[in-house]
Amino acid sequence: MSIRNPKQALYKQFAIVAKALGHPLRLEMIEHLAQGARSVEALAAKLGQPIANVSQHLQALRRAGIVSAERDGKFIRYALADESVLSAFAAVRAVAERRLAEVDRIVRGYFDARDDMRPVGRDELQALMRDGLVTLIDVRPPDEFALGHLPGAINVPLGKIEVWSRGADAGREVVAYCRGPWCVMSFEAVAALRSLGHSARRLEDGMPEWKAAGLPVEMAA
Amino acid sequence: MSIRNPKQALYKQFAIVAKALGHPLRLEMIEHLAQGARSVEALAAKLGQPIANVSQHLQALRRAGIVSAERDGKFIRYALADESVLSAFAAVRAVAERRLAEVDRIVRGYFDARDDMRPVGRDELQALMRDGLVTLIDVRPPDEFALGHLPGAINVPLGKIEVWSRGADAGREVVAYCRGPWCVMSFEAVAALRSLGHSARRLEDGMPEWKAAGLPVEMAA
DNA sequence: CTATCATTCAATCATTTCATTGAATGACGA
DNA sequence: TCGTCATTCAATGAAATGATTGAATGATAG
Repeated sequence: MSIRNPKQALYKQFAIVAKALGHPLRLEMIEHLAQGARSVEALAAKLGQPIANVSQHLQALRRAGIVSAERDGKFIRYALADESVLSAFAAVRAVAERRLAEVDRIVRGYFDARDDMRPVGRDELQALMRDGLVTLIDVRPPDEFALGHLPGAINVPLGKIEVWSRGADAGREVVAYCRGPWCVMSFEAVAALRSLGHSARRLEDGMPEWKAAGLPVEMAA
Repeated sequence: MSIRNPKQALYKQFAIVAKALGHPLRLEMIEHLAQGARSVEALAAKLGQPIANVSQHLQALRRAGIVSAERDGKFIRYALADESVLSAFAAVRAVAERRLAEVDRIVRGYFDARDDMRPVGRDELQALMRDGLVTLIDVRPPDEFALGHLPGAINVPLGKIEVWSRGADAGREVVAYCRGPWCVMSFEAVAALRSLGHSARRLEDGMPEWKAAGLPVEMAA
């Protein structure tokens, strides 16, 4: 069968991969796994989903060759199979961004600070950091920060923004980043900082993209 | 709702795109549309599918922002929305290629000529053509050839390979290409030419990729 | 060897997707 | 304005997918 009709068989294989990407929860799982390997249990906790459900979706991703599984003690650590997965995610996102007005509407509707929402590019950030002009904050939870973060970044989880900002120099610009280009946490961080009188912008994308670009990553001490 | 939970709403939008790519027929449709715009009727004929079915799938692709529709006389011409669609297709294919042993098995199982199946790269082909060392054949149907082909290529549809090869110099190497990197026709052309005593290789991918790389495309006279 | 416990499986029901048929739409061209 | 015809819609049944529950698995740690 696969021998008699290789064309259809190939499309079927490609479709399996695309179909595996075709579910909101699985995409969210991929974004989390892009921060680092996780056990089923840990991932389920991050997502606020029943363990069995997460397990099922992980199986689907595994069948499609999107994630790999490796036993570690009594846990099984799932991780993205390779970098091509992130590229595929990004490519799908690019189609959605360009075509679905919906995406733009969602982001704009959520954050009224429409002006100067223009994000900071990676090159720009590197220059700013080199010159010591900005404070870089990583608004992800501490465990994700510990698995790797941008050089010079300090960890200020979303819930601690307000406390942190009181001790910070209000005249100094802040750049915030989190899990990826559409990760909501950095949007919220920027909105919060601005309402507290700080000058703040987002990095255009997150940790996984930074790492995938071959830029240096710092690990927890 | 989308305002209250932008994260899920965004993932949902991305999932719509991926889901639209998650069907073998739709992927095949995308590959055909990558050759040029087509009416529903023409596309259905190419695919050997009922018109209504093709129409439905086109709607699905349109909803996801993957194809665009434009009326032309009494036909509606569907085309890929933009280049990002091809990138997404390629990215999904890359995941499948790297991870699904199945893909490799299908290709290898179909063509026993295992040795020297190494394809010709785009740069390599340009050098070979510049030096006049190879004959470049486009094995797609004439209508697709007419919509654009590689400079210097001659159109030899699959069914005419044998006739053509009798009039060709058997000592000269042939490079064949068709719709894309996994398009079966160029595999078959190479196999046929080899069994007829010619030296033949495939181009690593097809017309759409050539065009997307910004390389020159020739139109029918 | 055995108890533990992270993970997977199995079974269920609700929901969605898919192919197919034939009828309805609606823009073009005269 | 009207007929034509490419395209879409609507309705059907079959098949696949998704969430949830609780039980089964099976590797580890003691």
